[in-house]
Amino acid sequence: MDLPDISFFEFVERLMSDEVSPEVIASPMLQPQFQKPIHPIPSSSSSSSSSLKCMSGSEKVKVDGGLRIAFRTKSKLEILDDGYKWRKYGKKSLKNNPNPRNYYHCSIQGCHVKKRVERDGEDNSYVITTYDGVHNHRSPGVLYYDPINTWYI
DNA sequence: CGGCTTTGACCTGCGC
DNA sequence: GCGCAGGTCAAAGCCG
Repeated sequence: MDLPDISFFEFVERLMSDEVSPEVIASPMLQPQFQKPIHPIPSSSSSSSSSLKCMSGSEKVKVDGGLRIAFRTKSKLEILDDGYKWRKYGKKSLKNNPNPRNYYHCSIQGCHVKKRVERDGEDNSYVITTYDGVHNHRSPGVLYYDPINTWYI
């Protein structure tokens, strides 16, 4: 899988496509240049929060028959535009993160993909994006993602 | 006027 | 059973 110079939405679409298994997505083999230290899960939270578990590199991201993809991007912008149209439906402060988490779902009729966006509580320069589900339509967007500062979590 | 964001309330799952 | 934390709903208001 070649990475550089693809748009952000293409990056997301590839991750969600059937040609890439959840195990591959979770594996650092996918993109050797992303083998930086994976951001550690705060051990204090120890817990059991399923959302944290699913973000760990060792966790498979296939959930409930759907696909969950999480990655971390260095960005000053809260919203990483992936070309899809999202409608915000909630905002929540989390226990282990001073920054709120925002909830979106795809605003295309009949598409029930959800997305969560939050700033990394331990390093505010990063944004954690989690997609739940697979779009049943194409994205019209053409935007860029930064292969240097994005990696899987 | 329609679609979106905001916001507090409500719901639910889980651990104790 | 209770309380907490995370997830969702829906009413109100904003904006193009």
